Amino acid sequence: MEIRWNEIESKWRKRWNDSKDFETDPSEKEKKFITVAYPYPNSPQHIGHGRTYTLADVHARFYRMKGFNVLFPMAFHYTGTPILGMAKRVEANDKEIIENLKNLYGVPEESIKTFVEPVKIADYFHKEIKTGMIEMGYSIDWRREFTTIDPVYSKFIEWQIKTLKEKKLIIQGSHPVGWCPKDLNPVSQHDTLGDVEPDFTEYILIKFKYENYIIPTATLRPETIFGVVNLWVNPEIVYKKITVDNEKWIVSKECAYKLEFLDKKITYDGEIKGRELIGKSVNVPHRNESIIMLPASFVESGTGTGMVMSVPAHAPFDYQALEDIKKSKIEPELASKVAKITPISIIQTEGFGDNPAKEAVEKFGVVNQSDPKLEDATKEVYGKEFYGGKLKQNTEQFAGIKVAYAKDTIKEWLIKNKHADILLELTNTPVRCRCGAECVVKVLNNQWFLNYGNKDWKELATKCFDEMNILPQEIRSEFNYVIGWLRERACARQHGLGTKLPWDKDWIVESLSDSVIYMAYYTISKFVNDGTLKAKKLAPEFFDYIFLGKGDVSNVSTITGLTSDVINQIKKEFDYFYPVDSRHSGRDLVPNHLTFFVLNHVAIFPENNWPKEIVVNGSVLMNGSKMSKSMGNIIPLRKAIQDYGADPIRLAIIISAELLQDADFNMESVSGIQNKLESLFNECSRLKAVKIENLEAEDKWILSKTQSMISQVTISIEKMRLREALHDILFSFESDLSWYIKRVNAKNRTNISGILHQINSVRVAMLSPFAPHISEEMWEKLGHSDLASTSQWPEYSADSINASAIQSEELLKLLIDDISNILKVTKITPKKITIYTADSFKSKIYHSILEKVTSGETNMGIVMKELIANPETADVKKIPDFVQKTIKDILSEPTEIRQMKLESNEFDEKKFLENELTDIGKKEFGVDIDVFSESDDNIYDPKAKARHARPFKPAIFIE
RNA sequence: GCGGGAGUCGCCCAGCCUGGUCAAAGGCGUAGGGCUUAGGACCCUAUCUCUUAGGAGUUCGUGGGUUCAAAUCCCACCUCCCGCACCA
Repeated sequence: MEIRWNEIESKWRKRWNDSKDFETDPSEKEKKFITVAYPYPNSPQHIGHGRTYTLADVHARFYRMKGFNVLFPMAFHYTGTPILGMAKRVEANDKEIIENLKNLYGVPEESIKTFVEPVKIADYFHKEIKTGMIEMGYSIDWRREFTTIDPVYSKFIEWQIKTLKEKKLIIQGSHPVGWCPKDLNPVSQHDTLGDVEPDFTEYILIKFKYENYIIPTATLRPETIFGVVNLWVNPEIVYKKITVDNEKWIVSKECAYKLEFLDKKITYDGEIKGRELIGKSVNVPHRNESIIMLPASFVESGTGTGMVMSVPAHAPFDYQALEDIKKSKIEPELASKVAKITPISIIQTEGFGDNPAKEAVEKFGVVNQSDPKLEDATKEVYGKEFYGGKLKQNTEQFAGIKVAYAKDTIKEWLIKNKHADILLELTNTPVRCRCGAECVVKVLNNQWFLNYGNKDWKELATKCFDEMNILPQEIRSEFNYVIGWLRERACARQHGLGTKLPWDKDWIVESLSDSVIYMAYYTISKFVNDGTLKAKKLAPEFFDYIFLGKGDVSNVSTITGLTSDVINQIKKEFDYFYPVDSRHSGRDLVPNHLTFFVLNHVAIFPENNWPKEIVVNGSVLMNGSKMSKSMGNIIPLRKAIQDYGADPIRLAIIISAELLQDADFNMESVSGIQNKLESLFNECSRLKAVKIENLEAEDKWILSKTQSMISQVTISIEKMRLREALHDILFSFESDLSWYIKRVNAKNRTNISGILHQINSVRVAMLSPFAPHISEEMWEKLGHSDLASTSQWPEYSADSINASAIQSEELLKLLIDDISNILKVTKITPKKITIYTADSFKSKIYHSILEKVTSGETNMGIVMKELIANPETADVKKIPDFVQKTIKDILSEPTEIRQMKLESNEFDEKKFLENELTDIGKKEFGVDIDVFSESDDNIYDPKAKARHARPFKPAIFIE
């Protein structure tokens, strides 16, 4: 029967909704508080977003069935800048974004018109995403939903940020950002044309003295100051004379402009032509030597200061320019000065001689200073010298230091001695703001930071991480690493939606800082949504009392106008649900959100309310490649649900990869899942809860196998190894089941409906967290009157494992395999098959060997000696071959089976095979099978095969 | 550079944590068969090499090591992927 996924899904969603199954309030039961990072609503959800939420939902549903009172809430993160950029683009009638909204996201035209207002974008996608989550069957308590611009939430954030400030964890300082000089705003990727992230580097400005001016040159290699032999000036450039914080500088026009944004006072005093500087001398800082300024065409006014210091021994550009000038026609006086210039080698690098620049220029076959190959030559020299070079004797106190290490030391030293300054510059120019203006680097000197560099704070966070469960384990070291390098982080910005800093209303709390302890807010949002809590009178004292137990009710009651009862009810809600038992998120949030989540918790909350667990998952690929707008391979989640059904999508996402791996999603796997579910569904429709009586061997076996499955699946889910769990339920178990059916069919049994009903009830119950809708439908077909999602998780009972049933069934399977094997190799068509089981003496020895092997003794010689030493088994010396093979047999079995055999009593192979082999043997091979023990008197053994019999490995004779 | 992850039988991908069930699951592909008017879908069988008795040989990036035993543990190396911030 074809399944109508959407119909079934809405049927059960309505049922869950009507019975308010997922609305969770404090109760007597033990709680689990499971949360996922809330979405930023600037686009519809796609399959990729679905992964994290689906994993968390399975987690929540599993614990609900395990008997916990599970709270699984959701909210929407409106705070942030991307929607601002979008609104701007919509307002500017940007064709690209409007096309995308219309075609890719399916937003109706009327809605797009409203998108000039950022909140409208968030509102629209909020609704869209929420609907998708409902359609996916997520078991969310929607009564607690909120957005991060709700007034009460703002009060909450104000309290959070104020609390952090009081603990002196928020500091003020300066910080460089990408900046639009027209909008007077910081710019990030979302604010630029072409979505480029402004990328900048820090140049060191070396200050050369020229008369009463300073000529700064920009370099990334301050150590080369010891190797400077001249300066390069472009004769075509007209330079600016400017005053920079009371010093007189000569720099290019572009450089002067950049300096204006770098927290310096600039005034313009005049101009000077590059040409006029040629041949003049400057003084090298610290070295106090006089060097000459020479013309070079490779010097650009837009890079650095428009002046370059020349280190011809280590910089291919400088070396080549010097060669060029030697060949060109210049005044004789200048030429004689040029002739005297010799490169100064200051770095020793393995593989290079005294002039690495020269070597590289020659190696790459550079023609002149405008040759693009110079870039490659430079890269090679810089790379090798930086990581492999050491400073030579002529670098004074820095001699012997590795370049990579010396760089920062020398920079500090130069700046300290006022020989140098800093220039920040964009590296991926031009970066244009969406308003069209070209962006610059600006140093903000009144920026607010969360001081994540604070040692005590890091220590607390480390403690929390150490005590916390992190799934999967592999990711733990990454957290430790992040904690290690974390420094101050800007926690406020000047535009976007969000909460204003309570003490500095120019700033808005940055979106990665207002989303770190909001899980606590879920415990009070219920009271906001039912009208109990209003923003107006909510003071920090209220939050102090609810979250930290500080102050007293009557005082809070006076301040807020709420009754003590209400306040205490809210407090009870928080005390019951906190701490967070599990926090789910994608791995991209490890170096930021998840780490901040822990840092902020340990800063604000007492240890008993620190989070207990973090679960991290990888991303989703589409047919092996990254999902991206340009590839056109983004599948909107809601569309996928419509086309394939929520459950197949959920399963396809989960089955495609283990937690941390990237999940490769493809439509073939979805239809594979659909087929699988369909056949399981059809099977469930046929089965009735018939009374089970007189268990036969295979019944005991399959019921035991079912128990093992329960145990394995439960353990897997507890470790969030959902792929494994699902695979066990859906696929691995299938091979057991098909063996069972084979056995049953061979016997022509018709009385197994009850057993299959029992087994499939277990399977469906365990499937229910993964595929909640179709499981309910199957559950109903199986005749259960309750809901699968609120039923009890199947309980593993060791008692129901029948060890001898497992052993004997294994024996039977192996025997059938062996017979097939022989038939395959010999290509005989069998007329008669005879089986010989081992006699009791061999069983006794088998057991002794089993004991020895289990206790770790696998050496044939020693085992043999011990056996001979025991009079009961001394006769073994007649069949040494048997011992050898038995050890091998045992070693080729799983340890559980060995254990099982060791613990169980001997079982009568002959009797079992006589009963069970005949039917299946006849069915498989079409002939009768006789069974003897090798010690039987009336044995039929024309080819003397019987003596090869071993326990669990009967001898076979085929004619 | 720093940090993390990966390399498995034509392809994708499990197994590795906890060594022996491993010539190694599953899917795709391929070959044969069934079903069908045919195609598709579906089902069965085979798919490292050799083998006329249930066996043997060579495999899990490369090279070493530990062990009775290594895809699995340890060391070194090679290759590939990801993150490195004020952005959600």
